Amino acid sequence: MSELLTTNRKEQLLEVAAKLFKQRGYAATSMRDLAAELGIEAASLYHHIKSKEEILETICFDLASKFSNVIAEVNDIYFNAEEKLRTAIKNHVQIITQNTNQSAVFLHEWRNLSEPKLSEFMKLRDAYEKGIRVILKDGMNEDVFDDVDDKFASLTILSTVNWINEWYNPNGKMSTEEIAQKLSDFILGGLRKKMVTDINYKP
Amino acid sequence: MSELLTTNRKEQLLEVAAKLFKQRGYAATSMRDLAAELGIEAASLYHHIKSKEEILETICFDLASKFSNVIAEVNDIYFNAEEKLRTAIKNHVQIITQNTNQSAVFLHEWRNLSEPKLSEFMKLRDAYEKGIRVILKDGMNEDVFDDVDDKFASLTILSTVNWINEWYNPNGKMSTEEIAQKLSDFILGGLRKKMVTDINYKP
DNA sequence: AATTTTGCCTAACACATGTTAGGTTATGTC
DNA sequence: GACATAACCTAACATGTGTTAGGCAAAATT
Repeated sequence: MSELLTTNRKEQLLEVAAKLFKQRGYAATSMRDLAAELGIEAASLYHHIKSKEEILETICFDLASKFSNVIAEVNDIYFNAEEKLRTAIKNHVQIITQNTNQSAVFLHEWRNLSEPKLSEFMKLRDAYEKGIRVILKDGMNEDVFDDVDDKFASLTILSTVNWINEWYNPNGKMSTEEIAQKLSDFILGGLRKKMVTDINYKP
Repeated sequence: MSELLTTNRKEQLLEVAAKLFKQRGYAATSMRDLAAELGIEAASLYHHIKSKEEILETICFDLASKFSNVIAEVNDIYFNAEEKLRTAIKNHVQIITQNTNQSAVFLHEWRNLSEPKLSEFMKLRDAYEKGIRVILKDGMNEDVFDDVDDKFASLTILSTVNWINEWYNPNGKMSTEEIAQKLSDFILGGLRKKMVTDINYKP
């Protein structure tokens, strides 16, 4: 290839794989599909990777580690629970909007992992959810958040931030910041109209 | 079969198919898998159905019509926007919790539909989302809901109510009503602690 | 009792699947 | 210029795929 910007062929392979896995699903994407999209033969893929599942593993665990960093980072720097949650949401949204294909695979296709890796992956997922849950508990102790079922609330929050992936268009009008802002407001403020007497209202 | 309660073999087939499609995904579930689960040979399935995709179509469109009914029903009976939204959420939750397998297929596996049916399905989905959106607009006009981006809000609401399917356990402690109640409160009230001066607060 | 219908079977098809083996060519390094 | 490595190729494998054809037995209908 005379292309200068071929960072790495393997990275390119993973990128294209993520795109196809998002579009058609992991199981419905064949190695020949993937190879054709790269302009090579199916057998040639095995110069770069060991197996089809290795591709899925790489994509899933790469993103899992990115999400793990969000929690670690947020807990290191910020102190106020609302600030923590807002920042976590912002970073989460950023990861999803900047890695739309990989995110879709991370969110939907991980079921296709097989057993040693599957459990490992689910543990990482649970750990992330627990991280969010701790922030919520802190917020309730600080009397910043309403007293709610924290398990229930954390799952609900994750659902809203993850659903972005379903409709977000990188070429659309909304910026990452704008999305994060609106989502945070929605999660924190709810929908019902209220007078401006929130205890922690900040203009 | 001497079993009395075999409602219909086809219904049973669809039920088992939905279960497997949820567990392993549509593409990863073979007709032989499905047949084995029913205790018959793969070829025998074709006595009941025309093709694998027909199964997927049936499941997806059955549920789509259930969701359509929710909007129609709600718009016929209720007048207050908040009441409408609460009822829509309750009915939506009910459909998901009472049809866990089919819901999972409806939410995740519809991508595997092929072209005439795919577009048809997406239209139904969009119509449903639009139904929710109209309720939100009404609510804003009635000054019951905060002024928000209704497109954004409707997608966010759908994300939260759909995510139930990811963690809901029919044998768990939470009832449909309890889930619907909590979700409605969350969506309408948000997370931030506030004084009890909501314009439309009802104890 | 005769006949249709229902539900399943075996056998087989044409094709798609992930993957391996072994060879060829371009690219970069000493 | 020799050599190593990276990137790709063709050919083929074993197995899995959705589906069809044709037949058999029990149950339901007449």
